[in-house]
Amino acid sequence: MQEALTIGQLSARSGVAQSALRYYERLGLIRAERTSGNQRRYHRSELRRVAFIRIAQQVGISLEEIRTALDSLPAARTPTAEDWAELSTAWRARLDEKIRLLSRLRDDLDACIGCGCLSLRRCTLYNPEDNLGGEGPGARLVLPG
Amino acid sequence: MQEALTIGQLSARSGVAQSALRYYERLGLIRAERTSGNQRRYHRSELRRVAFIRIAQQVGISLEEIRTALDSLPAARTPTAEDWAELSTAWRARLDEKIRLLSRLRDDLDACIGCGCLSLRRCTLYNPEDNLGGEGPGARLVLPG
DNA sequence: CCTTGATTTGAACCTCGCTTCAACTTGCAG
DNA sequence: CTGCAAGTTGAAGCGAGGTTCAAATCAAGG
Repeated sequence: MQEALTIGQLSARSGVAQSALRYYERLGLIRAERTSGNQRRYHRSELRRVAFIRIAQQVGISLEEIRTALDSLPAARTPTAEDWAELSTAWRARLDEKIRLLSRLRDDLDACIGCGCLSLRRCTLYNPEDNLGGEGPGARLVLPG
Repeated sequence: MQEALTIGQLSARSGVAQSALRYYERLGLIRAERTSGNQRRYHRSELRRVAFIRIAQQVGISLEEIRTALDSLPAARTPTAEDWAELSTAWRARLDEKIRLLSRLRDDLDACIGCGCLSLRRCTLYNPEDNLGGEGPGARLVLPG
């Protein structure tokens, strides 16, 4: 079993187009060695990075945010334990929030079976019956940063 | 309490730019009445739609998919109970899948505290140690459609 | 009526996340 | 060594999801 993957192999295994892999490299999301003839050779661990990228993307996280996270993870120089904890904690909060949003969306949709519309009293997606709207500029939808 | 909202009011309350609201209307995601002078007037229920749109967007669902869902929900003509069930069930599966992906991402990140990188044996984001790669074109990352 | 702020339109422009293309080079099998 | 698939680059193009702009009209208070 050879150590390094060509771009074609990485593409085949990850299901990500070669053009996308080159794009990720330009953005600093993945890395590659070069052969004497300037062709890319990927370490197998890049497979994991690519999988991570795609999964994060699927749930609405931008490449820039993903890059920031990946930058910190397999650091060039040994990071402190606090570094890890800090990064992971930050992401954890964001992921928890997204999970919460998704669950709410799912449950509200479920509640709508049998009622038929989003304006049902039970539907709590926003501000049911707009009853916070009585004063000032009105109730606001506050989505997490 | 007045019945209809101007675009400025809907924007202020939803936190969504007026230009985005007009864009959503062009895509058929929300609807507005018009005054005699051609200005938009929104029913309060549109607040709920906008909130739904933003939440769904946050978790990586495209406007086209959201439109499809919203199209079916508050239908012009009374939909059957089976219609609702079908739609909600379809979304439920997709939402469940996204929740699963997010949880995996979160848990894998958590596991990496104390280890420090994505190539740890414990990290199961993709195909640990690439041990499915021995035959044929190799293991593939299969993300849900 | 006048003024001022809110709203209207279409067209142009923007960022993100890629794909496509052209022209050229590498790597490997025979 | 030949031949051909696979890989290289930069530049251009594309679709999604909007924003910005200009020039005009509308709505509401004084």
